[in-house]
Amino acid sequence: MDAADIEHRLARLRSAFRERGVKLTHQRLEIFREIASSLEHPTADVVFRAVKARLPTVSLDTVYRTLWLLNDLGLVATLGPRKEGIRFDPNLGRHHHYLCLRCGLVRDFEGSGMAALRLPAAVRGFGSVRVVQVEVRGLCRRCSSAQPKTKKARKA
Amino acid sequence: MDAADIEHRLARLRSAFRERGVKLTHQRLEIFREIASSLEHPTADVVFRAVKARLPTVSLDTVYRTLWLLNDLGLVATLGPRKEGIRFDPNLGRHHHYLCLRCGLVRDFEGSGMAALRLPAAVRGFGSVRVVQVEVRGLCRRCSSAQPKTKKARKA
DNA sequence: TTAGGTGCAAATTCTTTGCACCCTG
DNA sequence: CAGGGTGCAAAGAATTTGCACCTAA
Repeated sequence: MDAADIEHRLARLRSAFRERGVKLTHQRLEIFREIASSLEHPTADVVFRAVKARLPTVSLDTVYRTLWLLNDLGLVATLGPRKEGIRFDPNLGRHHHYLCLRCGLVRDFEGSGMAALRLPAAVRGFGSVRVVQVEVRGLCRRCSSAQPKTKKARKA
Repeated sequence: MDAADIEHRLARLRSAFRERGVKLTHQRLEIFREIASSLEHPTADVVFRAVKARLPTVSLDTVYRTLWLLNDLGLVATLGPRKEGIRFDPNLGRHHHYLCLRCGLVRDFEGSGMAALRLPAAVRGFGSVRVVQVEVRGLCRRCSSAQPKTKKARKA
């Protein structure tokens, strides 16, 4: 994630905020900066800790409120199975997800030809289309080897 | 969802259970039957209520345990943004999802040409591939019209 | 018979909310 | 300066767990 890219995202943030008339506070800026520069898909808690390092007084609930606000504004998206907390994803780039059915691991990958997907007309009837992603599910390497008899395979 | 299809799913269930050496209890059977015959993507609570009608003594925690067990066995998958409770999806059929970024609405759609997606080699490195789905995100009709200033757009 | 499964209720964990003060626009 | 935004602490949900009894294999 290079700096110019982040700047670009921040610019989008500013205009989206102005457009919708919401205030651009120090906290919101830092929270967005944090998630926008992340290659991961952090949970609210992870974002909270990271932001707290730079802005010691932020509270977890502000992080939640901001994350949902960004979601409503279409600047980030929520991701996949939750397992342990909702994950937030800085929208943008054309990337896709690989998810482990068992442990919830998430990996991104880029797809070249996949961008050209032709969606059925029915989809337009549901609403607007902002993002099209491919989701691949399976068992990750770790989970493939370990074959628990019955119990706890999740928390891992 | 026709009866033959459900029978087919139940057959898969039995063999998967036998294979892994887990017991096929009355509760598990009913829980699976419930979700397998659903066209929706019910939350644990919805499944619980439906099953309870036929099996008055089941407990919510058994539903959770069973759902996760089925998930680990690869018989169902967890779905999309959680918003209000994890949703479970009876894997099988080639269907895809439309998700509303704001309210979490989920709609299925079938894709013809999409089955032929060519996945990048990198994906195989993550683990096995069991399901490939397309996820389309946008704002559903309802959310497109209502444009809340700042507050609550989610709970809707 | 016997390990795994279930129900119950309590415990956790994640997320949201009410309120008084603060800061952006 | 005004109204949205924030932090704090407490409330609310959703999900999980310990334990003693029950049942499929």
